[in-house]
Amino acid sequence: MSETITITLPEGRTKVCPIGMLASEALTDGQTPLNADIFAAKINGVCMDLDTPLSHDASIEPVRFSSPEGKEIYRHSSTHIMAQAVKEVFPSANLTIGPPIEGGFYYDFSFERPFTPEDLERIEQKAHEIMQANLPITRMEMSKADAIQYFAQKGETFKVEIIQQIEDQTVSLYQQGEFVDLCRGPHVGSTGRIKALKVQSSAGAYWRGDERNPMLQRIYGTSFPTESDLQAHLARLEEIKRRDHRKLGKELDLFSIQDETGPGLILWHPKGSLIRLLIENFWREQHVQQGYELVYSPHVARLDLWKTSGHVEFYQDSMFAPMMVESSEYQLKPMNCPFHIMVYQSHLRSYRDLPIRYGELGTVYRYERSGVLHGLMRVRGFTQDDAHIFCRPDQIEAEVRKVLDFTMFVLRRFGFSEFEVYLSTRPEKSVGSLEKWDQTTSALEAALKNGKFDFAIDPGEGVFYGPKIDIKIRDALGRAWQCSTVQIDFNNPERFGLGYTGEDGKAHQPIMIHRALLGSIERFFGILVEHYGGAFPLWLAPTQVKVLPITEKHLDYAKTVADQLRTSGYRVDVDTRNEKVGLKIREAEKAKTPYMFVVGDRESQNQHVSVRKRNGTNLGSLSMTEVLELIQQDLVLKEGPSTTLPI
RNA sequence: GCCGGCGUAGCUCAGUGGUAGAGCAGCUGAUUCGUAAUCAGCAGGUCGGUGGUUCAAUCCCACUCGCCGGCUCCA
Repeated sequence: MSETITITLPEGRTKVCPIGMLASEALTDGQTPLNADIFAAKINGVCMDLDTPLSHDASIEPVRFSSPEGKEIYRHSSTHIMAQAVKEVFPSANLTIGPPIEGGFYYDFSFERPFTPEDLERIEQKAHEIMQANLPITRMEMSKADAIQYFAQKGETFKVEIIQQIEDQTVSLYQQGEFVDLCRGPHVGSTGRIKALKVQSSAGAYWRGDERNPMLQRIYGTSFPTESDLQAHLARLEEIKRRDHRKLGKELDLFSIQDETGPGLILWHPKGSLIRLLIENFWREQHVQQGYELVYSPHVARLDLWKTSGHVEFYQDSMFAPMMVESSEYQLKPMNCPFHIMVYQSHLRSYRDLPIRYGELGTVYRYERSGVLHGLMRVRGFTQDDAHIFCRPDQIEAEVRKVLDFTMFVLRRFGFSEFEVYLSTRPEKSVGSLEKWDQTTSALEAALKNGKFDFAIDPGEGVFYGPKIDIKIRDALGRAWQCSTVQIDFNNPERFGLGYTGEDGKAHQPIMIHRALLGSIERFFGILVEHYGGAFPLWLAPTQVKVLPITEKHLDYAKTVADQLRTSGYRVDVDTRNEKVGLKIREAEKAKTPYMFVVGDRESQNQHVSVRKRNGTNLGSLSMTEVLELIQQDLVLKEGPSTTLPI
């Protein structure tokens, strides 16, 4: 073995180093200090500590905060600092696990009582002291047996349990000051490398997420390389709070959920209903154009229907209890699919009829445990923008492709432009032959590839009855929401004995594709409210224009203006109150009305309106012709590349 | 469902073991006004519900309903 090794750096540069050189040294030219933004080294593709000695030829690249791995390492070290702080402030707290998560980290402790806000302040202060002390963070390895003994003697029983489940015979520990934690690593070099850390909140959480296990006390926190990054992050959290659809729903009078009605059940107020109507009209119109046939189905049906579909067997926990009607049992519907299947079955079908696409805005009811309900996002009664496509196996790819293009078109119309696409493959528990799984999964994959979709594979995340494609959208605040789903189902056609007559005159079984574009109308509406912060685009705004007369003597002219706008198809209100225009503007702004037309002496004389937009810009005085053209242009939606779809 | 927090006027929120206040909204009147709040007056509440402790409960206790933050699950 030679005394030197060859290190390959990111740009393909190589350098010859002595054996044992540290990763951090290899990443610098040996003189300038290591870049402050580098927190670990990726050696042959694996993230390692910066003080890892290099013993073989290797490729090496720096890991920065800007990368997902960098954030994970940075936050993982942060959570260790927080854990150390907790142990110093509350020595009787026991360690369990503390991973980085999106946007921060948490650490779960076993402790005799919940942490109070005052506790969290003390913990944060202690964490800051630990950061300032800049303690070196060092890695050591121990045999499993030694590690078990070590943590057992410290009374850290949860750590012992974790170690016992590790398969390797050696485990790694990380130490900073007096604090030692079991950890795979890697970590930043010292506690001082964490510059800005905030302890955010605490909540109960079960050991290993199982409610039969003891309740632990979880503390959430976050950290950033600079104080200003942290402040920006906290400002974003404030913005998320400001845009909360529950808050805006109340302020803008869109919907309510009332005690008397029942939790998880939505009352749509007139303004929210109008927006919903506009969404649904658009949806129906587009579906008809895309070759869907729209159907309606009842809200209850014989329980037997759901025995056939398998819902009683697999889904009962999420269903409302059945009710007895004239000595037979009926069930409030948790899904629309059996109904669409019954429509399919109402005739004999030929291969020539396929594909058949049934769409429905079908309201379903599901029992959700009280603790999980959340505004419009998680409710007990919601409307799926559901459709079921019955097709021949050879039509799957084309149908799925059509659905994907359609989905993109619809989501873009609602102002979303960033998407993440996932293909989920066969889970462990599944029905149907491997052949069917392979065939349909590759059809989905082909549809994605031919459509030039960037996608990731989620292995084993498919539904038990078939593979699926999920699409997540990113909203204006960068949050990902899963709305759209396309699922292949060969189970229900089997259960219901669906068939069609093939070219060969023989009976064949169709494949079903379940698909939803928006998911749930309620949830999608909630996402839209937050995405737009309540400031809906012109085509969705409940009131598009508010005409604001300056005094009562301009009322007649204001009404003439409003009539002209209404004739052109706009939703207009006149603020007829005897109030100052400043007040009227303020309230129209708060209601997030897209356009305010101020009319006074000057406007009524020359048949103009003075145009103000809700963002505060004043477009000055315009004639009615000019203003109608202006808002007409605003109605033409900002869309992505595909504005029209082939039918 | 579980852990923690919360529930006072339509809304946002003060407050106390001796049955309650503010601002906004509402109503009435005055003001006739030029791009984010004109002024004055009036009215408004079995303090989430039930039970208990107490001479006395909105306040303390128990139960219950709901909401919020999590856990879990999902659209």
